[in-house]
Amino acid sequence: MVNAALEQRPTRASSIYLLLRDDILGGSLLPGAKLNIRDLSNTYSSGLSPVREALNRLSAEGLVLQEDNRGFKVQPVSVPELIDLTQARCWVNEIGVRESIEKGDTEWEEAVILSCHRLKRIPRFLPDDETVPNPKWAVVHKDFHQSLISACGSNWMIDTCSRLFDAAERYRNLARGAGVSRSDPRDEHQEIMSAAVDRKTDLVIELLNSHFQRTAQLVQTVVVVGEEDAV
Amino acid sequence: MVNAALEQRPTRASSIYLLLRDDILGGSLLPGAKLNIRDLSNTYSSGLSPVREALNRLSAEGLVLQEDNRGFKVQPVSVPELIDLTQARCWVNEIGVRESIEKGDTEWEEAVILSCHRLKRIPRFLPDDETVPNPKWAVVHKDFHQSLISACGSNWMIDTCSRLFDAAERYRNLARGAGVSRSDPRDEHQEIMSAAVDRKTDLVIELLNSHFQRTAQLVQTVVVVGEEDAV
DNA sequence: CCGAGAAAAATGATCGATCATTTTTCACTG
DNA sequence: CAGTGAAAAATGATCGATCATTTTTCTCGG
Repeated sequence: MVNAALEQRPTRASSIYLLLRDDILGGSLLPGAKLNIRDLSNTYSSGLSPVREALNRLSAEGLVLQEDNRGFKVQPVSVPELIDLTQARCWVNEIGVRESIEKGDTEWEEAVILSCHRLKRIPRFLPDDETVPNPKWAVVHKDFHQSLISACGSNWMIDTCSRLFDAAERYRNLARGAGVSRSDPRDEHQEIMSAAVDRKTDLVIELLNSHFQRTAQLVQTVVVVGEEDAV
Repeated sequence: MVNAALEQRPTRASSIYLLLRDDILGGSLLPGAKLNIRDLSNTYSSGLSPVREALNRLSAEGLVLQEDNRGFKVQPVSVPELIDLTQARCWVNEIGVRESIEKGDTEWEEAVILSCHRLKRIPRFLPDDETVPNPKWAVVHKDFHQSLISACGSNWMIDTCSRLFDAAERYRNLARGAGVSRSDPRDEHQEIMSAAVDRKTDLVIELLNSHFQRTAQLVQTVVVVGEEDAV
């Protein structure tokens, strides 16, 4: 018998990669924090190799900083980098959105509406503890933003936006960890969605840019914390 | 005494990473080729770990494809992906150039002129063997293209362009390996440079886009070869 | 007490052995 | 002879020991 969708049991390295990634993006591993390999392999009760492999992937991705013979640390953050990143997001998403609106068919429209709906519905925080953010929210949030550019016609473009989104996600989570968060991004998402399906290109871009900029503004007020920790 | 610029001896993993990367980008490792870890560690006379670490970095970068429990292979290529990639390059470079021209000062202009000059001067192939491309050329070529966007004001943007450039570089080298190469990109670079320092924004973008598209066109004619090998 | 330099400790990098999974081989059945 | 499934081989993943480098601690002369 042929096993059509051969189940791929992930390797230890891959599992650890995902866990570490979550911890970095989620902000529980602070910028600049030393990533001691023996400690980590202890935490995940594995050998050294899988941890190293995971760290190598993360360093290629830019989430972890690697210095030969000096190991790994969580990539530091800074206000200039946040500004830099936000600028890049505005620019790249602008093209993605512009092209998507031009090329997007009904299916695209529906995907945007659907992901926006899900985002509106999903609770921002866990039902039992109002201070812990709902991890599913992050997924749905990203889905929405990615849906906007999904019809642009280039996967390289989509990957690029994804990468930028993740980097920004880390800043957002750091800010939240320091007690700063948006008033209600829900309405903004709604507005963006409406403008997108109405094909009001310039409006979408304007809304999206200020959406990005406003987040960056908020985050800036607290990133200093991360920098202090980044010894 | 304080050692100001503490010389960092690269680890084996880092060296192997660079070598593998060159072989993939340079086209000596064909798309889809199996990357056997024992063989590689033999080739580089090292243990298994450094090779694995190098491969993990390359897989995070997208140059190598990793499947859990099935090892690594060189990332396959395809005509659709080349088109996709070229599109992304046109879009992203357009913004980079536009912003650079707007913000670039004299220093930027000089950097563009300088790198273009170097590109004009450096021999395309090795002096002793006219069929072997000069590895320095690739460096200088990339420098030129990166210089065009270097004043855009966002390192994330510059990194993105760099990533896209490298991906395209692999396609170029594969085409060359199959005997296809540009008539004379030298003149095109010259034209682009002139237009850039003259701040003829729209012209630069037009030239750059057709520069990218023309290369992609050529490459397409032979990429099929790579796909056949990618078994 | 300060700082230079040696010794010790900690940590990172590498190795080869071993375990797990996948792929290939091959004998057998129908 | 094709197809099945068990064994064998090949290959990938992981482990812990060991080696190399960096960081910390300690000692001592000034």
